[in-house]
Amino acid sequence: MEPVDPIDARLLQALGEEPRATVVALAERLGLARNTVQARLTRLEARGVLGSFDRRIEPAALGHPLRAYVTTRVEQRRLAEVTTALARIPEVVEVVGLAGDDDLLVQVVARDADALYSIAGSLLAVPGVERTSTALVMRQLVPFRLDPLLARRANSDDTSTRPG
Amino acid sequence: MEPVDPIDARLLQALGEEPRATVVALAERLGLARNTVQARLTRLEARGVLGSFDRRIEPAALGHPLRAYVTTRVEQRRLAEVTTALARIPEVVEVVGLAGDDDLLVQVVARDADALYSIAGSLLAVPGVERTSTALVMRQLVPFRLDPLLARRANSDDTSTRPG
DNA sequence: GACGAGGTTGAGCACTATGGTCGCCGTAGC
DNA sequence: GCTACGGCGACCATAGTGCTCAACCTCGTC
Repeated sequence: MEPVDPIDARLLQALGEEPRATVVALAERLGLARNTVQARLTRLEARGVLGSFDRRIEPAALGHPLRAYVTTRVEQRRLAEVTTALARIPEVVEVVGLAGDDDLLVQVVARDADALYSIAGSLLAVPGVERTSTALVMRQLVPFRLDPLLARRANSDDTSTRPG
Repeated sequence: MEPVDPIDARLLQALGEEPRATVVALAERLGLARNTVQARLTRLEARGVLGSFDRRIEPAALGHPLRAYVTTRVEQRRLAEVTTALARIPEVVEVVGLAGDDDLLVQVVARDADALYSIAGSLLAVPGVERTSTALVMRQLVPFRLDPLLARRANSDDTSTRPG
């Protein structure tokens, strides 16, 4: 994916501070023409820079305040099959494939400890899953954020990938 | 956090399908009065149901296509100090405290493998950090999603927490 | 140096949405 | 029976939208 340029970064920063800001408000704030902001927003969406809206929703607000990471080892050749089965479990909110000892990292949410226990059971019951290890999230110490990276990109002078 | 009611869930579902939908469009779609939708949206934001806008931004679009989970063990009594230090590293996008052998799970993003390597070094260099283990995310098999839970809540008949 | 592609700009257009307030009404709880 | 709350529909003035246009400017290419 092509990285965004500094102007887009500033746009995203502004949106971060005021997600419901209107296009004209953003244009004023950034010192750009309304037209430009509108065009750039459209392009950002089209390029897939913005992920699904779901990512902004707090699972706790859906009655699932518990969050856990389940590291999972699977029979390698049944990986696709396992992925499909995991996707069918509503409480599984994300699955990523890892490099290393564990094959999958499964992020799950649950209503309470009891529910979490049975979800962990559901994971183990999936054919192809060999071993799981559940790590409960007790506290979010640094909430998800991208502003430091946004700020860096907004302040870079050119449009190419610069610092580390 | 108080869970949302089925109407709010349907509202969030609709937003998920069309994040930039106007209030009137949402009202039409849900068969509600515009006034109601507006009031509910305001309440949703006020209640903190919606997290930061950053969560929708794809780190790859910021020039950081690599993502890794770093499990970290720290000197327990220096936890706060360590958290602060980690928060100062731009590539650290989230830190959660875990129950179990590992104390922290640190989500980092990086420009390339080289950058990732030096970020891992930065983590280890934080005073109080005893041991780290980096797991590179190779593929997102199930992208983050909440729609199954939203759908369940949207279809439940009452406003209290129901099924598991 | 001329060329075209692509992005930015300001203007203008008809249409629509916004945020605010109002009174009315049904439901749930006391 | 009363109150609190949420939904409703209506109204208003203001503001934003999505769109098109022609005029730039700055690249990189030929």
